Amino acid sequence: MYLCNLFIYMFSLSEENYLKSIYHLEAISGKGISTNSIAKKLETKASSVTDMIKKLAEKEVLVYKKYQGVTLTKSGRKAATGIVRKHRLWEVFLVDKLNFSWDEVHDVAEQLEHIKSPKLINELDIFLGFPKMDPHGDPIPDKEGNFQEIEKKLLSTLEENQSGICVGVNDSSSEFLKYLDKYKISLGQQIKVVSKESFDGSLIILVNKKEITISYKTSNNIYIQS
Amino acid sequence: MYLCNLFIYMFSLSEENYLKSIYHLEAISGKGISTNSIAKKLETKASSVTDMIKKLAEKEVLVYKKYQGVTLTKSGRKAATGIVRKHRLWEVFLVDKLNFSWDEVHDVAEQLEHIKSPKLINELDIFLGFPKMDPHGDPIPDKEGNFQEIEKKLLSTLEENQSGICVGVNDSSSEFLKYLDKYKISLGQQIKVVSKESFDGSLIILVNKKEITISYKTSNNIYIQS
DNA sequence: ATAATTTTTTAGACAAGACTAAACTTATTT
DNA sequence: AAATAAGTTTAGTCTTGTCTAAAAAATTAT
Repeated sequence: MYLCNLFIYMFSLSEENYLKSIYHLEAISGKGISTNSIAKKLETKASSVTDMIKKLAEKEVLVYKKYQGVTLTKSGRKAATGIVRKHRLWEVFLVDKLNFSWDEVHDVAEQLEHIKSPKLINELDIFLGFPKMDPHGDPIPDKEGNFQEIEKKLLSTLEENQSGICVGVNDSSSEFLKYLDKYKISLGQQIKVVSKESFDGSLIILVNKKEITISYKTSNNIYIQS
Repeated sequence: MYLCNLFIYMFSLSEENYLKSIYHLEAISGKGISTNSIAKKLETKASSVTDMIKKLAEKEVLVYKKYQGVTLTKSGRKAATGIVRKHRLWEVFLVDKLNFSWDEVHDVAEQLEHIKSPKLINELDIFLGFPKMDPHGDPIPDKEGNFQEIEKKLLSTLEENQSGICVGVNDSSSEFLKYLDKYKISLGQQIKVVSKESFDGSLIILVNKKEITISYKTSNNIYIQS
């Protein structure tokens, strides 16, 4: 029990950010995360990354072999999901309780995710009613780090006349989310593909009984459940 | 407006802790806060304090003259009350919404007070119903840093047969608060002085129809409103 | 008023985390 | 297979905030 608490307080703010980034990178590109990709994600330099991953390898939260990239260990992944859990629970809090909109939560949650207090996050979870999704449709890990990913596909993969419900976004930037707001695209919104332009991949979609045209890039950042 | 936001993000975690400590020290001992007293409060060394106050003097949040101690400027006091406001609002949140007891909130609030987001703290204030007091009876500054101190005196200053209501504590340590819990002494609790022992200043008090004996030190850490 | 003590400051060092520039590996071309 | 390019690591530097030890100033005691 005491050991467990020591463990929780084991990482610096910087270390936590590395763990989280590596975790997200593994989620999209599998094992063996490159130094450069981490540097890009964290907006830092490759040399800084090398320094830090050596340190994290010492702590046995990841496996590192020179020039081979890194892979999280079990304990590294546990730590990372803990941070993701905190980030997403705080996002729910901000939207549900403090009137933040989905494009305003990211930067604040980025700070709140580093608050160290097991009781705080468990009580927050209770207070919010054990939410399973954050305001962008991303799943919230439970205490053990487990979560179920819902079935979803990119809007860009739908064919003409197919329709579904918006269940998530692939880009949580404030800029993109504000753009979606403008066209009343939000989680739970029904979307039907009216037509697809083959030469540039743009779509005409039906949202709220209105037809709007969106680019391929946009359609590639919206998740749909059929 | 833009300048104002820059201002809000101007201080490092360490700088904020210095500002807060100096603010609290000024509240009890007036102007000209000594290097040593700051060092004691922050559990650091006097030489570290000298370094930091030079830096803060550069930023014009305090006035510093070698060997003369420091005094907060108007902008320094504004920054400090901003941090105190955040600390106390978070304490209310933890107790009112997340089932923390008054002895558990301090360490977590100490972290939360450094989260930088004007919207967050204003919305939190609204969400909590604009509380005027934190769970220890300390006043919560408004956006401008203003607050009204309530009339109160130390339990140790009451005479035999005088009584009043507990409205605050002078020591917010978990240890002391748990001790008070044991004897059911909480904010709003009626307390009557039954007798005073002149040789050591200990008191017999009536709480909840029960007589209990407390030391002078204890009575000197409880605030009473008559 | 001088000596002793306490407080404060300076000087120099250190750890964390980041950076630049250069060296070294691996991957890709030709 | 050698040449080039791309990615990674090393070496050395910088900043922030801390520390110890020694010097200097202020305070207290004799």
